[in-house]
Amino acid sequence: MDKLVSLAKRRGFFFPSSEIYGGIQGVWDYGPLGVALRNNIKQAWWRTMVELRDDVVGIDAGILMNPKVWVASGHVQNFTDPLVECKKCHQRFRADQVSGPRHEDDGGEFTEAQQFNLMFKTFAGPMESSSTQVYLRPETAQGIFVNFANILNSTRLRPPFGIAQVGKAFRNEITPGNSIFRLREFEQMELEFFVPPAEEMKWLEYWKEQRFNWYVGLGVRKENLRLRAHGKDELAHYARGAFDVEYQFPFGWSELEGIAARGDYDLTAHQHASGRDLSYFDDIIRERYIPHVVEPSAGVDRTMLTLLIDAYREEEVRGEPRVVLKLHRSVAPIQVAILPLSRKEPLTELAKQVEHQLRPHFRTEYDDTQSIGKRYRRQDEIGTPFAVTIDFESINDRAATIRSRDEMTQERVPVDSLLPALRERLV
RNA sequence: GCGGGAGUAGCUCAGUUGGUAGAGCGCAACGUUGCCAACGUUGAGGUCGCGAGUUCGAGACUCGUCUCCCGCUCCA
Repeated sequence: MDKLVSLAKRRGFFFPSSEIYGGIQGVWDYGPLGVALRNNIKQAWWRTMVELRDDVVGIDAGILMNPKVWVASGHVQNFTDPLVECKKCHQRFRADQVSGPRHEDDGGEFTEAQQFNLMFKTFAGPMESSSTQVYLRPETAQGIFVNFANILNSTRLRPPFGIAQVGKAFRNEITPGNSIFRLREFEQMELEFFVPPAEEMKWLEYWKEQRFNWYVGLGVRKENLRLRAHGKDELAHYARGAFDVEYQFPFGWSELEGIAARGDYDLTAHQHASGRDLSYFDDIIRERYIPHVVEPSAGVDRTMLTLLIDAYREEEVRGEPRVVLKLHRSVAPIQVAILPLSRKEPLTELAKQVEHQLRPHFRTEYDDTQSIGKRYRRQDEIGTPFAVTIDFESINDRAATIRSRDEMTQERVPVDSLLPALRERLV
């Protein structure tokens, strides 16, 4: 983990936020390679969840919402944890889960319960008063629920169908940490899938498999992933079933994504609070119902951390160690590095032509500094799957070498065939 | 928030009983080399996390504070 965080900073994946002022807890800034990786992750998610499906559409709701949303959703009330602390052993407990004022094991006393509200507050408008107070959204899901009727009315979608959203959310976590694992500002990729009540469990099964396989498809090793069913005591009171996709992080198995069957809890709550009818008349079964919801909720930052950790290897090449990120070709920040063997003029000219030719089609980088071996190491370290090397022969035979990070092979390809050859390897 | 550990160059670290900051790697330029972290020369880069205090003098000592890591708790 330390090695990865160090590499992330050294190569520009992520940095502590506002670091020159000492940073701020629970917020990280993403550098050139980091933002590329994140964009690729979000794009991969959007492609799978929205573009390749005819039953899901996307939205992009505001981070600020009418505060009544958070009253109706239960966040104002339930996102507040009354915590007490044992004065003797300094452990913390939820006040509502502790029976008496004494800590059974060591006879210690508890402190007074303190309120921990996990929602960030700010003010909409210049006046700071209770009437102008608003919240930064602690999840993106509510932006979908409050737009349910709008989507129903503006599209021809009918249950089962889904609404997807990618966006920032904010939680005043008690303890952020593990680099970008638990953040106060983070980005979610959420789908709310609305189904007829009788189909809820069927779709829960469907989505948990689909989501697990998504990570496998991004190259995450299967043995480091698992699906864990929530026990009855873990389930939120409205939830009818839930699974976590978990990853084996260096600090233990932890949640990467939650897939929950939320019943009609959210739409019913908003129907009551807003007075708007959020039910749907199903012409096929001739019944009116409030759709039930299955929600796969993933984190961009956690996916990024997972991909980096899972891709990190220390290998040996001809007796020398190399650090290599075996990032999947679809998300690698750089897909093809173009490397002239020398900085001599005829070589660089051809290399620049090649780069110019490839750049519109792939994420490329041109590098002619220092030795070729060092440049291979450099690209290995940031996860670049392919390098195109232009050598002295290239001037005469107009061919270049494609070097593969994973197979450590070199293949001679005519310059004019580089595009289809790389396309074959990258798509 | 509580308990424990830590913070010196971009990274990894050294810095003696308090005496005015160094190394390796990396980065840049030039030369040499030319397929897996080559070599030489030169160079850039440090508010020693921040703020007070003690002292003739603080990177070292004291206090406060911020951030990071581990645990409690929470979750995407």
